[in-house]
Amino acid sequence: MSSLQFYNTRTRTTEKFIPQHEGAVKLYTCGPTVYDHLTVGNWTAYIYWDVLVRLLEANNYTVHRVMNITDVGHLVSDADDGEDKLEKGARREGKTAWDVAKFYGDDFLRGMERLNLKKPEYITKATDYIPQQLELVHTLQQRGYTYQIDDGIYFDTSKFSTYADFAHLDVDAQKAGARVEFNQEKRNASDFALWKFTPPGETRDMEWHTPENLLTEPKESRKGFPGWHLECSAMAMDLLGHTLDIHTGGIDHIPVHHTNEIAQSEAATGERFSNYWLHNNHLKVDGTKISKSLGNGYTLDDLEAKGYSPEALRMFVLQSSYQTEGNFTFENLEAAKRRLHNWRRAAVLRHQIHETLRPAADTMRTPSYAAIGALVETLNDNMNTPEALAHIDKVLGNILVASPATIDRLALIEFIEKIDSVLGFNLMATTADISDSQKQTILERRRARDDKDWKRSDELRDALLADGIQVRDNAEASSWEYVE
RNA sequence: GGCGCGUUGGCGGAGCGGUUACGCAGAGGUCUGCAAAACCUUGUAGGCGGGUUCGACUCCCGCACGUGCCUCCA
Repeated sequence: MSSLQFYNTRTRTTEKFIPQHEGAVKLYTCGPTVYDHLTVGNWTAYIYWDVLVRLLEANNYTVHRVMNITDVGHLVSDADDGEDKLEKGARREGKTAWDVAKFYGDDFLRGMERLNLKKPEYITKATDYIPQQLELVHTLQQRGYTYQIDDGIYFDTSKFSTYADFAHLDVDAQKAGARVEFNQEKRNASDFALWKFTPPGETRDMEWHTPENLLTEPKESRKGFPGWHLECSAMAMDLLGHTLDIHTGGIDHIPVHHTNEIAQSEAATGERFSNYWLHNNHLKVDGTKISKSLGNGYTLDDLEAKGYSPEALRMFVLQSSYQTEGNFTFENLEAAKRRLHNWRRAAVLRHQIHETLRPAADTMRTPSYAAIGALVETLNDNMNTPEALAHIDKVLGNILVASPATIDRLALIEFIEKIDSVLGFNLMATTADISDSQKQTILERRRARDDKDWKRSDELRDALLADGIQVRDNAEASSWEYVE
């Protein structure tokens, strides 16, 4: 089997994948901030990383995966200014931040199930890891990377000499061209908050006691909350150790969030935070970016209301590479839906061809062992899902036009199961066999046709159609498929 | 201003220095009691200008345009 390789953002090259420990992978995926419904843009990322997990498992790795749920501390600005998204969402809905986090967190988990996303070994909430985050701040303080100013405890990026390397940042030039004024108390524009203090006179829904040993000027005891970047490092290292094999996330996080994760993690441990970094590109909608203000952030419910299943969205997403900037339109989603329908037409043939003994020679099998194996081979090249889909099109296309006698039913099932396990399309479950009585109806209709009783034949066809089953005829036989 | 990405046929979207990507849509045809579907055939794409090469969509340089992040957002 050809070996697995990925484009690694850290080295900006495509590299053979070698985990630290043979047979196991430590994987961290940046999860959502749960202050609103997720959009197709968010889901796109999780669909790709779901295929990544499936691909690793197909290569016989055990995947130890952490995905966080950000339920505190993500401010509306990456510059550590502005409101906490959760608190803002709470005000919008007249609830507490805790209620908002619970509601949209649960909504996210339901969405994962709808999309058939494999559940990570650990799904962690930032608010459950406050002690670990404070401990990390303490370690960084001990090592001399922190300083305290009026509104919080900050990481001094000038103390971390390789800060700019990951994103190829030009820190000085950024400072000169910054469009937004930064907190003048900060020592460097790129410094970021590890722990923010609740503003004087305010009470947040989510706030914690700041340990006295973290305060350099211990006056009154202060409440506070973690900076957004801190949680990922704290949870990843707490559950998976100092060094991850793979860290995934959106391309937008390279310059700030991931750069800061690396800085605070490596400053604390002196070890590399992650060997491989994989980044998904963003999805555009109708050629422009997704933004709440444009109202083009479609949710799963929006798609279902228009008749598009989660599997159709998955097909749409996987039609382009995870590194490609995709363009979501309903026209394209419709194309994906039809492609999926063709696969399902092939999948239901397994119920309609006769059991045959599996031939001994590979050349007699349709699909062949080689065709089944090629699926994972294709994906192993930097998770090339478009190529994998093209391969499936060819194999299933041949099945659709093959004479039933030449199809190896067990091989077909094996192929469909392989598609399901690696790409998560749920083909087996969505193309279950029809009932005995429905089969009986098809036989009756066949007899009516042989008698040229067209009226009876059409009645039975309509009856089947009412069950969502479309029959079609040729000279010798009738076959069925599901109506989409 | 900084960092980054892209420009492929109607739409989406890959690989590849010389051979059909693939899907959807379109056109023509076959089959058919009807309907639907299916099946067959079909399109000869690669921003512009240079360069390297026997040969470039595929490598290099320049230009144009578009676009993303640095503010919501994966």
